Formats: sequence, C-alpha cells, structure tokens
Amino acid sequence: MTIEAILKEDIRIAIQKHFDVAADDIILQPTKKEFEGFYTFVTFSLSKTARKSPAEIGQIIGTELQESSSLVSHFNVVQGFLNLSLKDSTWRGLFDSILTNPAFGTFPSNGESVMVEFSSPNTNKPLHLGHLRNNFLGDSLARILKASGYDVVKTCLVNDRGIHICKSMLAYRELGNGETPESSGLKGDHLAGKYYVLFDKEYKAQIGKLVEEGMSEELAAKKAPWMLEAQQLLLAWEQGDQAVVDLWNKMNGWVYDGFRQTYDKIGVAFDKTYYESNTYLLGKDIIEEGLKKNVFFRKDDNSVWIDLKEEGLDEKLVLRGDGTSVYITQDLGTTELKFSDFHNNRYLWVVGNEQDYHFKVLFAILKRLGRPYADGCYHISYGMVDLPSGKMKSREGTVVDADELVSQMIQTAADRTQELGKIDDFESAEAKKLYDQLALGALKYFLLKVDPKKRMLFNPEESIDFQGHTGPFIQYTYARIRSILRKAEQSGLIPTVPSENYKIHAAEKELIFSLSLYPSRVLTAANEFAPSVISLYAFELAKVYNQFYAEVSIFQDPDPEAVKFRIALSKVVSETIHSALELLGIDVPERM
RNA sequence: GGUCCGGUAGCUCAGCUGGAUAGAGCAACUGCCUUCUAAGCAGUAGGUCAUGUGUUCGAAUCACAUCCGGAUCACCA
Repeated sequence: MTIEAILKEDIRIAIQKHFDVAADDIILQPTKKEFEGFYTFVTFSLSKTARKSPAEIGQIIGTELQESSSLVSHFNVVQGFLNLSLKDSTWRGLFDSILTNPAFGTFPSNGESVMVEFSSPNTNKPLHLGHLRNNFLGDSLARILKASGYDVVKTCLVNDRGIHICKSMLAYRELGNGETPESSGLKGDHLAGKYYVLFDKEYKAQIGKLVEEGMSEELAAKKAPWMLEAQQLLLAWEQGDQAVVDLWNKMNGWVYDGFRQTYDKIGVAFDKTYYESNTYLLGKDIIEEGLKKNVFFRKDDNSVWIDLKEEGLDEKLVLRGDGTSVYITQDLGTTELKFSDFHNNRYLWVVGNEQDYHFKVLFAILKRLGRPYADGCYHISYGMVDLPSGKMKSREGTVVDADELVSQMIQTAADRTQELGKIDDFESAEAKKLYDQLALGALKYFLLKVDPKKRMLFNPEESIDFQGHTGPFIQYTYARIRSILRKAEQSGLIPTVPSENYKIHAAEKELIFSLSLYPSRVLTAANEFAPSVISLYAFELAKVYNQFYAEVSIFQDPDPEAVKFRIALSKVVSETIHSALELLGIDVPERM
C-alpha cells in the first residue's frame, strides 16, 4: 500500500471515530510550497455533517493522526486545510521501498494487449514536423502502455497508393530525366517530394491557362491535362499496368529507403507495417455482411450507406456506386485484418484531430456490426503543429521538413556543447552521439511536453531551447548525477538508507516525495494517453534534484551517513529520470 | 449554418474529478563558479484566468449565453 493510501485510510477512520461520518473517497492533495507539510486534507466539505468549523475538524483529525497514525509526525491547520508532516521513519521506509525495487515505475502484466497504430505516412513526400509529433507521441505511448502492464504491438499503415503518389510519378516521368537518389544526391523521400511539388507547379500553371481561356476555376481544376493524366495513372495502376507498377515500385522503394533513414535517426520502429496497396480492397466483404444484417442500405445509384443519425452523426457513404472502396471501407477491412492478425484487446490510432469525425463514424459502424473489438477502439486525437503564419501546407512550401529540422538541431547541439567546452576530451564518435542525444532530446521533449490534445505552436525563427523547461535540462541533471555516482564508486562509497538516528533533511524529503509520485504518473499517462504527464514529471523531478544539489553538499558532509544516503538518493533519481525519459523515447548521456 | 476542440503573464505552456495569496520555462533585471558539471541555483518584475450570468461556504476549474480562433460536416485520404 502506498503512503497516500494508508493516510487516506487513517483519515477515514479518524472521521468515523470523531464525527461518526462515513467518508469513502478521501482526497489528498500535495501541500502547497508555502506551507509546511506534504499532504493536505481539505475539511470544508465535512463542516455541515460534522457540525463543526473546518478549522476545528482539521485540528481534531490532525490530533488523532498524530497520536494513532504510524506515518504522521505533526500537522498544522490553516482555515480548512489540514497539512500533514511525516515521520522520518516514514520517509526512510518509503525511500527504502523505492531503492530496493528494481522495477520502480513499471507494472506487471495486466494480461491485456493493445495495438498502437501511428506514423502512417504518405509515400509522395518526406516527413515533416507534424509527422514528428505523431511519431513521438505514438512511440512514447507504446512505451508508456508497456510500462503500465500492457502487451504492446506497434504498427504503421503506409499510404502507398492513390492519386497523390500518381502525381509524383507523373511529374517524374515527364520531367525526371531518369534522375535517381544517387544521381541527385537527394534522399529518396525528398526526391519523390520534389516531383510532387513540381506536379503542383505545372498543374497550377495549367489551371491558370485554362482560366485565362475563359474556363471557370472549378472546372479548370478538374480538366487540367495533368490532373486527367494523373487519374489515368491511378486507373492504370489499379489495373496492374506493368510500366506504371514498375515506376510505382521504383519510386516507393526510394521513399522507403528515405523513411528508413529518418526512422533510424529519430529512433522509431514498428513491429508490423501494413501497406494500403495490400489493404485497400479489403472491407467489401464487410459491406456485404452489413447489407445482409441491414446495418447498411443501398441507394438507387447502387452506392451503399449507413444511417448514423441515432448516434448523432449523419448518413455516411461506405461504398461507392461503382463498387469501389472509400477510406472508411478500407479502414473497416484493415481493422478486421489487424484483429485477425493479433487479437488485441484494444486498438489505438494516433491520428490528427482533423479526423475526429472519421473515427467517430468508424467506431459507430464497428459497434453496429457487432464487432467484438469495437469497444476497444480508440482514436488518440492530437492537435496540429502550427507555425506563427498558421497551418503548415506542403504544397505552399511552408512545411518544416523533419530531416532538415533534426540536422539543424544537431548542429545547434554541437555549437552549444563546443561553446561550453566540457567534452573536449571526447572522441569524435562519442561527441557525435552526444549531439544526437541532445538534439533529439530537445526536439522530442519540445513536442511531448504539451498536452497531445492541444494544438501547439512552433516558431522556426526561435530555435528550440536547451535551457529551462527542456529535454537537455533533464539530460543535464542526469549527466550531473552520473558524474557523482562515478566518483562515489571510485571512492568505494555504497549507497545506503540511513539509520534511525539520522535526521532527514528537508531537501531530502522533497526528493523522496517527488520520487514517490512516479508510478502513479505512469498510470495516469497510460490512462490518459498523455506522454506530457511523464514529460512534466521528469522536469519536476530534475528541478527538485537541482535544488537539492545546490542546497546540500554530498561528498563534503562530515556525516558519512549523509554522504551515503545522498548518493543513494542521487542514484534513484538518476534511474528514475532515465526511466521517465525512456518512456519518452529520449536517450540519456553519461556526460555532457 | 450543425457538431467538436481551444482562449491562463510580452511569448510558449502547466494547473481544469471545484479548494489556500493562479504556477513553470523563455525574454527583462539582480545576485551566486578557489567546493560534487553555472546546459545550474536563488531572487525581482510581470495576471480583469476571453466576456457575462448562474450553481457553491468556495469557480481558472462546473452550467448556460456571448465574443474570438481552429477543425470538421467529400462517391479525398
């Protein structure tokens, strides 16, 4: 049982005893900094039933706890707030339980499995900042869910077919002159992206010309020669035209090669990758089934629909009149495939909030169809990354390219590190590794510290910080501690829990308290699908440690017990920081 | 227009299962490196929590309304 749980029980018993009131859900909050104590119980709500003033109630419960609770040393009451301080033996026991628990912050298997689908790129252009948020969120969530007891499968659904890919292919065929990643020195995904942009340029010119000749803009957009041709390409692809399929294979191959480099660089991997070219025909059987079950209905033009007005949604098309699939058809099929592949208890999709409606519809359909996995489906909807100028638009060239951003961050990390001159003795490979760790630490932390649901702002003018509320701040705290632990080891000092006579310092209590919060934060992060909970925790812990570090001396303290205790505290903090950052996919350096 | 999400310090964000004088970081200003890494610590300054009404002993937090911003409502994905 946790300290908090025992305290709540003690408070419940005290209330029962003195006021004869059954209080089931006792809520404790952390005591605000300006008051003494660590846990606060608010008594206002008891005032009516207990027929006493909040302050009196606080006094009575506080006195009772001081006498009978095994944990409480003393208390103070401010208005209706009962602030509780803990005995040194409580702190010692708490710390001991953390120190001796090698799996601190991770939970045993809960017997459930979950699939996290994320990343899901299109193969016509390179990854951008928005994809990074998606990738980091998905990767981190997978780690957090694993730590909280789930069996996790990470999947990626690659959108490797469709009109957008055909646009790149067309522009390449017409303007490419046989260019390759090797001949151009461009990463494959960037090469494909280049032709996507070229397509758009030419396409716009064609529209302009048609409009000049008197055509309406809307019609011109449909009738522009390259648009018609791209549609022809798509059709040819679907019919298996060898030349088209060959080009498609060639260009997608380049793109995958480029993606692989990016994924390697940012440390993201998947257990299984699904390709839309393999799944886009799936789902039609489900449409048939739904028609038989009268979940769907057919309109006169042969298109198939579902009426979701009861769910507060609308009528929704599930199959085109010509019998071809739409997005939702595919998703029905892919979800069925995922289920038959893995039989997970839960399915999560990390997809931007622009698709909120789509997933509402998808899940509603799965329920109507009576799918066993329907209730386990959940859309992890995250907000867009905006620029000061507004939304990123790939066609308008306002996107922040992922590879470029990462290499800029690495350069900044290198510059900053060299300025400080602390690692001048590093081999160049060692230094490079550190720059990568810091750059990705800064970038990942930047994108993961914000509540996923909220849209966030990225200003390319102001590069991402390495000071203050950042990844490198936390990494720095870790490196600092590692340095201490190395020194301790050399001096033969063993981390130890102090004896009963040892008077625990306030800064030490703060640290133990911060540490004790970790497991519950992991669970909160898992339940809310919010890596930001872990981000904020890691920052708080690092901050508390730095305060401790500034306030007390570790090796200079005359009391050998204090020295060994502080080394033990440092050790556990470093391990907890390491663990928390690992949940965010952030690496820790031994020195920086 | 319907639905959904958001509006907290100059900027970026916490806090939102109701509780104490609303917290961080950045930017600004002041101190602290002969002592374990100053990518740090301590401090100053900065707020009508979009607005209004309501519920409550108590509201940034809940409800309703209004204003502002965004997303979505495709036989696109």
